[in-house]
Amino acid sequence: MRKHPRQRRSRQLVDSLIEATGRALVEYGLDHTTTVRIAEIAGVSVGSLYQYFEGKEALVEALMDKLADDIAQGLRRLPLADSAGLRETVDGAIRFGFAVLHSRDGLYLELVRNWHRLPTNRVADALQQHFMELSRLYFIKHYRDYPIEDLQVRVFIVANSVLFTMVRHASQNDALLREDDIAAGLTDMVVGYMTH
Amino acid sequence: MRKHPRQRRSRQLVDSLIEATGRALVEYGLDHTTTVRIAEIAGVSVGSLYQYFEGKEALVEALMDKLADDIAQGLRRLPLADSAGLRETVDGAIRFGFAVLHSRDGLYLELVRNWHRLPTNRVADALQQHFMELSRLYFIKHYRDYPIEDLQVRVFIVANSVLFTMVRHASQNDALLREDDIAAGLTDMVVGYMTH
DNA sequence: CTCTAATGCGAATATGTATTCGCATTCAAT
DNA sequence: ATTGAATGCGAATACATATTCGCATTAGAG
Repeated sequence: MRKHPRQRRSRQLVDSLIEATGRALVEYGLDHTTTVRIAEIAGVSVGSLYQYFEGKEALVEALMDKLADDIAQGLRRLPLADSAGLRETVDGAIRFGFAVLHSRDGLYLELVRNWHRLPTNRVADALQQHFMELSRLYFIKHYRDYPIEDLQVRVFIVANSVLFTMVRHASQNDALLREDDIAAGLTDMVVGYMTH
Repeated sequence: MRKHPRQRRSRQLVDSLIEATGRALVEYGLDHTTTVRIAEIAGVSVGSLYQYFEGKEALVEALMDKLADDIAQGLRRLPLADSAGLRETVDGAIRFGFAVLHSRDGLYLELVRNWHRLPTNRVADALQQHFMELSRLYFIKHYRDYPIEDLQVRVFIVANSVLFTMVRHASQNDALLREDDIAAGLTDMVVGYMTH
């Protein structure tokens, strides 16, 4: 951030800009989201925007930092692998994933679609780590000496498979394939792969 | 296409523009690929470019049509599910997939990354259909009355899981996870899911 | 209340990209 | 060889977006 907001009004302004960034992304898509539009939506002058942010990229980064917290919080509320069975855990995680993708008017959808040109590493690593830890605990409890290096590969495959299959499905309007069926299929696939 | 090339030189020009589009995508990425740059790379004036193409989008579409043919041809050469076992077939397809993603200096990688703002439907449908037909034949041969609606869900899940896991892996430089391991893991996951 | 640093503003400017158009050149039919 | 259509050119123009800067306003410390 270029300059730190000191007074209350400027902190409010910074918040409203980040909020507006999310709305712009939903309304115009990443490509047609501009600093001017963000400022407009926030009801703020562009000049003020540049007082606190380098540009669009910085705003999106700030937004993603906030969202990362939301996600982390949501993850912590999911059923753990030892309280429920593995299948219930996976099922819960996938339903949570779909819910997130549909929340915020598709904001998350737009962000994941554009993952490769956004600072997604922090979020992706956090997710990866969360599921890694989850799996590690589960397998230590159930199989004692599960090969750990292999687990990294499995978590990578599962996380990306689930996430992008969900995004692809949520991105196409035609409802030939029902979301519930996709969710169930993904659960089957993941549970099968993680236990055999 | 705005106008059809009639003489030999103009057909050559159109080809070189499409060729140049691929090179621009590799060198600059979709975002920084411009009509002017494409013309430059092709060694052609921008004016000539606009004689035959509406703009960048049309060029990319023309490029993808060409590539779709290449892919289709490659797919036909893959081992079929009845000549080899299912595992060999899947393994072959995944290796083919990785090979494609690494070919052409990463052109395909860039295209898949930007799937959501490119005319990918035609290609995606073709792929989907190919694997659908492949699976259908396989299961009719082996299980006679396999539920067909369910198969659509499975093919959708498998195709997207494999493709995007490959792309994600190929997109990150750090070689913590080896490609062979990813390929093997994907094969395990897919074979398990398709047969249970 | 006073005063200064902080904040807010938005027209003006800079930059990058798309797209056109009048003129020059080349092709190929006759 | 002649000629009209096709092709090729790229400076000029239009447009979208980023970014700045001098001036006006306000917060809040004293």
